[in-house]
Amino acid sequence: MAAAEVPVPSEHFTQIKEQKWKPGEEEEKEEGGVQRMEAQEGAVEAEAAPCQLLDAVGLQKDQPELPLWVPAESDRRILTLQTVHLAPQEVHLQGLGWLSVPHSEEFPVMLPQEETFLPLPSVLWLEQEPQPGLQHCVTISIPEELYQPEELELMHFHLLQDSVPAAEVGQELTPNLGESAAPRKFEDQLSPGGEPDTEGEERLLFVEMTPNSEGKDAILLTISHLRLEEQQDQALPQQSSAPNAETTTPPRGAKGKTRTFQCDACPFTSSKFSTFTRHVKIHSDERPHLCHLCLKAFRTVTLLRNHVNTHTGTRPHKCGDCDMAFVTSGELVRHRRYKHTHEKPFKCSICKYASVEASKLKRHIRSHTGERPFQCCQCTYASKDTYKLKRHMRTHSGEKPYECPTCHARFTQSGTMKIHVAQKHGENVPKHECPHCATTIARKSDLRVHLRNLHSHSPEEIKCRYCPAGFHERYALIQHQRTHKNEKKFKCKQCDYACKQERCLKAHLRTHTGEKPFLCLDCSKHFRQKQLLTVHLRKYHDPSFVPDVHLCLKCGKGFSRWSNLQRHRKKCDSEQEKVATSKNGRPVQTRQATEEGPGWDNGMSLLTDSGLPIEAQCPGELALGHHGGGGSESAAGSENLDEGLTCEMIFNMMDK
DNA sequence: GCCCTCCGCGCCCTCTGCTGGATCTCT
DNA sequence: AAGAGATCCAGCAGAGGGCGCGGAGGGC
Repeated sequence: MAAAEVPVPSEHFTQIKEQKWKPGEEEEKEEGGVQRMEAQEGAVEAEAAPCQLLDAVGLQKDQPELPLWVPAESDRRILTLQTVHLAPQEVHLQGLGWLSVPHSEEFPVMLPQEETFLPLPSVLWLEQEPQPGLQHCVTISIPEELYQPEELELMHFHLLQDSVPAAEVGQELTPNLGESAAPRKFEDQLSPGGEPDTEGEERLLFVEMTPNSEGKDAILLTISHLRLEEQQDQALPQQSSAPNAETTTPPRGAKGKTRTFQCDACPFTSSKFSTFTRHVKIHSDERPHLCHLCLKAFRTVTLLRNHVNTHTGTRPHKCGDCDMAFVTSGELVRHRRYKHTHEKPFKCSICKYASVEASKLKRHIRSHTGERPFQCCQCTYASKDTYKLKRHMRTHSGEKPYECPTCHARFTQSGTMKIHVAQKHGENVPKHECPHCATTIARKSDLRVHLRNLHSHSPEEIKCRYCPAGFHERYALIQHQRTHKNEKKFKCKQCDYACKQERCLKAHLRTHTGEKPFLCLDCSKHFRQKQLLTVHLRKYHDPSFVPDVHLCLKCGKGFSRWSNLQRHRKKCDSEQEKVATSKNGRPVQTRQATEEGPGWDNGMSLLTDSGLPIEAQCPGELALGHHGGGGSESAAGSENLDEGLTCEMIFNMMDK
């Protein structure tokens, strides 16, 4: 970088701004072929008095050795200049204009690294001495990364002075360089003799001086193209010279043509000089209008005013149809489109989508193209817009910014919390009713799952488990299968046994196979059913077990089973209905027999038919009698069951 | 120089829908 | 007790609406 190569002459310079530009950042900073080079602070710190504005900038226009720089199309640059001070005794002035400063330790020169001496326009000397013993000059920092040596050899600046702000075409350019407070401009032709370097085109050099924050004069040099077009009634701006500089020749062939000002940094063109110069500013960092509240700087007063309104809450543009008000009229127009007129000028060419804003259409188009420009740095997820990526990043950070005000549960998304609040803490929570059945489901999305699982049409017929019926909808199948609920739908193929539960059939089938997979480890007795083993363990191997006894209140005889007691009662006292029983030794009222069954207690009432407690019998020889109250299935199954109990009876007992 | 309008970017929000784990119910 | 299925629930992403705000250019 050229500026960095300048041997810092120390105290004689106020400041030379280094270029911030880095090769790796070129593409980032380049927009429309423009490379901005920002001044960097602190290259050389000022020691002298505050820099004065240029009083004159002169340049010898026709030095034969002056190189002519013909920038390529992509070589549009903005150069940053800075006035510097030199003690006059250190420099042998060679008059105004380009000064070929010999490379020495004492003088600032800018040489390419190839050590080839180039008469670079590195220093522009000012004619007047602002202070005795102090000479002003302008250094031009041209980094060699941007300008190849061969290009530099062709460089030629033909500097003119133009102090007329926003000079209109044809206006007399009057030098006025004495004031330092306001920014000043210099318009210059670059081509030697003011001739267009290419047909119908001239290069313009704009130099703008603005006091920077340190009170020093930052000068922005902009090289632009001027395109000449035929126009008869438009006069050319007359070239005027700097106070002490030679007058340049007006561009040949310019007379009678209208000028279209074309920005070299972007495709912008304008026939109006003031518009053009205003445009040129967008390529600079000039922001003279400071917000007094936040010190943010703006290019224009209007922008500043709008900004200040955001501080003060001033919203001058009020909607006539609602209470909304906005800082700018544009916001109001947009608001009205969204809320009132529903005008949507931006229409998707692929679908019927239309939007109020172009950016929304652009975002929408991504849903067609699948473009996902916003890549997560921690996973493969990529988003179509920045907000989704930001929201996605919470899945990595674990952040849950939304808190339920009632139970303080936290959520990653506001919508999730909203549903939570509505359904957990809300009143009259709306339920979603299935249109095909009576089911109501809290969430719509779950209703959709319900519809998909139960009410979607299946192309293949789903067969009933119990009969040949078939259905194309699962819900109909389930409803149908429920009609089989009280049927003994599980039938043994080897006998007449039938039961309601499949597991009962499985247990029953062991009576055919003889399989007894459940072993008592204490007495090595095998059982066909796990439940029977459990009962066995409780009765014979649990010392704390006390069996229930069904007592005949008439004679006091005890029975282990309800059915035996019933049989006994008929014999004992046909007229007496009351039967007492004792549970765990305490006399209790036995349950009344019903049509469905005898009303078993949780524990089995285990007494032998003789009335002896089961403890009196040998384990493994327990002969449980037929239980007559278990329904008709027991009649078929009892003869095959272990110890005479139906498996359903046992399951029921265990379940209790 | 200022106003007006348009534009673009960013941010936040809502609605929507899918997914999978947890829980409940039924068998 | 256990499995299967239904429902509940939170997480997460897609899509789009609405607004804030600064920038840029035309017109006066």
